[in-house]
Amino acid sequence: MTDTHPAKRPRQTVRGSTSGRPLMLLLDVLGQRWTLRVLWELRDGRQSFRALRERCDAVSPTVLSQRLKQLRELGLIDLAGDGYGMTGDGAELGKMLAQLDIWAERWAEARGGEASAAP
Amino acid sequence: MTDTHPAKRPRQTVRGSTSGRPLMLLLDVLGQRWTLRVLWELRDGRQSFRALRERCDAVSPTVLSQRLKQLRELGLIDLAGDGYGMTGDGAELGKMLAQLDIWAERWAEARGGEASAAP
DNA sequence: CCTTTCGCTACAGAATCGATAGCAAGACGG
DNA sequence: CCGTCTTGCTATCGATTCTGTAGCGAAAGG
Repeated sequence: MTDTHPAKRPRQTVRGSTSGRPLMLLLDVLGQRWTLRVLWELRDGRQSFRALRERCDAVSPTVLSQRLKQLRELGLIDLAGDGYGMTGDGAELGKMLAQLDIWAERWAEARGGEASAAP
Repeated sequence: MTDTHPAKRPRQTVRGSTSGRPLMLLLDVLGQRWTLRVLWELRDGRQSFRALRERCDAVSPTVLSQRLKQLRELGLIDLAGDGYGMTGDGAELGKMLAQLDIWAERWAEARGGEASAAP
């Protein structure tokens, strides 16, 4: 599976950073396709693997599986009989995403159609 | 250059989402390697391309260039005589990252060494 | 037994990223 | 004008990652 993320704990060196700063690990994991989206889609409550997959615009199960594994290892989500769901920590991250969502809406509102250049 | 992100305005369809929701565009862009990191490294003030590159653990200029271009198109950063820097919007995003940093530190503190499994 | 649903893996082709080299433009100094 | 130094940035190509499809083994229900 060529796991590029054998790491589990927050304080550890990751690709592109040996500072050991927890944020770097987070930036590294979140800076992968679908990670942020998965967290976002999990806000509404627990989801089965397949349901989650649908919500995420039919991500390939390969990647979804990888992301869920990483997020579980980081203790942000967990898997139970009723599918995947957020842990306490994960929920806190989710709140930040909610905040980001609000900001994004206002941001889009503000700059409306005045985008840069229209090819 | 095979630009996968010809889009500029917040309200637009992106890979993996046609909802038109600004957040989706954001998640899509931020969910690329180095994007979050670049924003983070720009908090300390304006940086030249090369300085920024060094800070980001010597990213390849190819990717850095792409990211900077996208972020500029989104109006989050700008380029002037003294290098790259954040715009008003970018700074707001930066604040969220600062918040994330704080959270990450406490998170790491809390779960300390009790990570899951050590190969 | 048969069917459905579950989480998840295999595999191959497509897209993205990474490392290195180098270019064109502007600013210096001589 | 010449050489050099720094700037932002592109070319190229091999390595990594993502996508799309098919399908497995286990569990649940009829």
